[in-house]
Amino acid sequence: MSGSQNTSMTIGSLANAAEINVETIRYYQRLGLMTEPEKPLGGIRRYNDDALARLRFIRRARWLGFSLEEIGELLKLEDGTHCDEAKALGGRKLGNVRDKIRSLQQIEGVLDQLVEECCTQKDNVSCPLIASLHEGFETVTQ
Amino acid sequence: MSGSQNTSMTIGSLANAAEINVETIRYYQRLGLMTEPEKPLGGIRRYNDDALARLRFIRRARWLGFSLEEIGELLKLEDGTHCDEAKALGGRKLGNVRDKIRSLQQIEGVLDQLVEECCTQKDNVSCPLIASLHEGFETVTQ
DNA sequence: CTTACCTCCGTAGTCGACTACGGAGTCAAA
DNA sequence: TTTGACTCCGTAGTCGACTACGGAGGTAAG
Repeated sequence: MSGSQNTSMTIGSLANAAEINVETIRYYQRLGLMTEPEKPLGGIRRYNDDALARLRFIRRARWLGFSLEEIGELLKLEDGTHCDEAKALGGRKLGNVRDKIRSLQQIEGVLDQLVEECCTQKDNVSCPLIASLHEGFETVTQ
Repeated sequence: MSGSQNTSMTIGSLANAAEINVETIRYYQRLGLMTEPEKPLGGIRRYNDDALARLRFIRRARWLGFSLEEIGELLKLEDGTHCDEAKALGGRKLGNVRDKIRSLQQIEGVLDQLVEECCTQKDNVSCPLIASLHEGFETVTQ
């Protein structure tokens, strides 16, 4: 779609572009979340936009509460691997994501209401945030 | 709505009900996320359903990627505190939550498509998950 | 009133996710 | 060709969020 410019960065400029620490990139490489490009015989490794996109994805997924291990699983879905396996995993992750969306939407509704009503009604003692969560939620973890 | 039963638990049964460790509850108390109920003179503290609801909320918020500090801020909104302040904070948090929802919905769309198309089309080499995230996203942190 | 199982509380350990450090090598501009 | 900034890589430190430990005391069943 939009042309892929800026191919071939050093790890430093990559880190800069992704707004993370160089060491963090190396760390992700050690964990296998990023592949280390070939080093040209006593030279310096070069990174392209795919690496940048991958880093941004990792950052966002982290921000959304996924562990690096989970992110690794999500990223495995990329590598046109074994279809059935990927499909199953994808399905599970999808459920996971939808649970998170539902939870966030609940919180959204409550926060929205809270911001709306805040100064309007004075004698609202109890907490809508918590009250609205009284209806139990499945033990969603993982 | 539904009657509040099971008031007055020990910390052990509270932990049990919330499916977390006793030590974690104490930890939250130390951080000020939970208040420690009065100890009846050489006796044992008792907890009610509010404490349970609060714990469940904390757990869910953690799962959604909020730090304990952020959760503390969210919980402050409860304590009928200074309206304007709460309103501002609530507004900010609301934006935060909506960003998360949008991000998750993007991931949801991609995962859904991936699970759908997985085995259908063979020669799909590149990664939709990552590809779909090529369109930059604001630096959303905090 | 003993026994088993809690609570209480302070301190210390663990684990995931970074982040820093240091010395040797590389590259580009002046 | 020197200088300054950066890469490489292994190891070690930090930080947030728990989790464990241990000894003194409470509590309830038999």
